[in-house]
Amino acid sequence: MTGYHAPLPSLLSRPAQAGGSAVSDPGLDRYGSVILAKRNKTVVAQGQPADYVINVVTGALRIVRLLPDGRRHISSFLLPGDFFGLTESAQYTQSLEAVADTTLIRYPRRSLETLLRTNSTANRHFFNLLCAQLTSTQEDLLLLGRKNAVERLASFLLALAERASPGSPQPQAVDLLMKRGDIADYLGMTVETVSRILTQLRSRKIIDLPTVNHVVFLKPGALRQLCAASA
Amino acid sequence: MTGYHAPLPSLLSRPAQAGGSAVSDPGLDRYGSVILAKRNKTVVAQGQPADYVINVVTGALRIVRLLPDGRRHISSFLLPGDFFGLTESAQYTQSLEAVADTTLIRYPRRSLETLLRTNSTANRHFFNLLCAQLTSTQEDLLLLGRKNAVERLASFLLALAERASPGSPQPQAVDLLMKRGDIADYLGMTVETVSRILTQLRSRKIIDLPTVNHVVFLKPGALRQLCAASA
DNA sequence: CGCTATGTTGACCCGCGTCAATGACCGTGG
DNA sequence: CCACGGTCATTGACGCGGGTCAACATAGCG
Repeated sequence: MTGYHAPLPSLLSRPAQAGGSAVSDPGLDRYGSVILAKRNKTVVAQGQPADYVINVVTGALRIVRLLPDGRRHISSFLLPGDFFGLTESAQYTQSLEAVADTTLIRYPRRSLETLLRTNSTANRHFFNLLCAQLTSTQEDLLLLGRKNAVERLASFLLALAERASPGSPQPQAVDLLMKRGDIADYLGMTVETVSRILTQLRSRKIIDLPTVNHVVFLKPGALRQLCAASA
Repeated sequence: MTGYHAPLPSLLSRPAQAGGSAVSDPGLDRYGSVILAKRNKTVVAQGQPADYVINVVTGALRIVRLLPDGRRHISSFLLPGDFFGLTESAQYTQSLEAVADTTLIRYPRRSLETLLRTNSTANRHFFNLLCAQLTSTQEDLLLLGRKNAVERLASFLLALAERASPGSPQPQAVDLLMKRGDIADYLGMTVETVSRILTQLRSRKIIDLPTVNHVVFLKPGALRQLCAASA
């Protein structure tokens, strides 16, 4: 992982997780350091002082929590435009690891706090971002609390497609940037089950798997049925 | 459910979920309506326009989501000081129901937005509130994704105790305001399992259940072991 | 008192985890 | 160019934790 000081075109120049409008903010950008993290590198570790906020520029990352006995859980995947480290706590409660080679910008938390105080547009933007993150985390709670393995996988695939091209009516396909173990730890299951369900969906002609990490939606409607969306 | 217009002593006069400092704000209070909701009353229903933000004054509530086939999930319980309805979406994505008789204050979302724009202390307070809520929801993700039934119940009981008296070193006891079915739907299990695990903990002399909804911690240390806290 | 909602307990079963074997892929070195 | 080793995905056999179904107990409440 390398870090060097550099101003960047603009904070939030990419679509944020909330899908909000872009906010150009040279005032924060000047404090950001660009960080390159290779696949599987830990960008921040659980327990470190939460002194920075991180914005994903390219690549993909996973937010990881570990139980003392080694059980692992992934609370979310981060894609370009997403943020990590918006917390009120003094330490990070979870680790951030690169799923693929990644470009990040790291801002001192102080700079962000200043920005939030002085720039009302940015303030509002981050507020919405947090609200959206909360809503999507609650969606995941429902998924883990009440859905079975097929429903989880269906929901996951559709959510990935939605993030790749927001608002698209009929998703065509998605690339799985992460490996099976990551999917399993995100959905609260095992690699074996993830694999089994994927082949089941393939044999039911609902999806196709031309390569291991490319999923083609053959029957997006059937997938949507399967994910047991909220009433 | 009754609603009448009334100014109140102060917004946030009670400890908020984040445990942040109280914020006196007569500017918002004048817009709040007091609402009394009896046990099992639905205060807001999933799908309604999200025009209000709600602050709990007394009682307890559950935030509920339903799947089309009737499966139910509770994403959290609200206690005095907690807020509901901080969302960027136009509709509520979940219902709010009273677990016990409850007093609430309902603020128009516009008032809150004005407050956030004009009062930087309140802005910061709500920002921290959202961050804390996100962190605690992520904790629940780990619980639902990776913990077994005993660990879930242990975590739940300790979390309840912590909310009842924050920072207390050795929790003594908690009152369960909600019924078994609510606990089950919160922890992603069934009433039967909740019941079985409670009697198991009782027979192991880790807790006692002098009445159905009063839990006494006989061995808080053992409970803490059981909850498999993060490494 | 009896009626209904809620909680407990037991017997059985099934979805998914566990364990193990095999196969596909890929980078490395001879 | 191919042999080799490591990582990752798939598939099968089996077992268990917790869900399901049913009976019973208990507690509010008219």
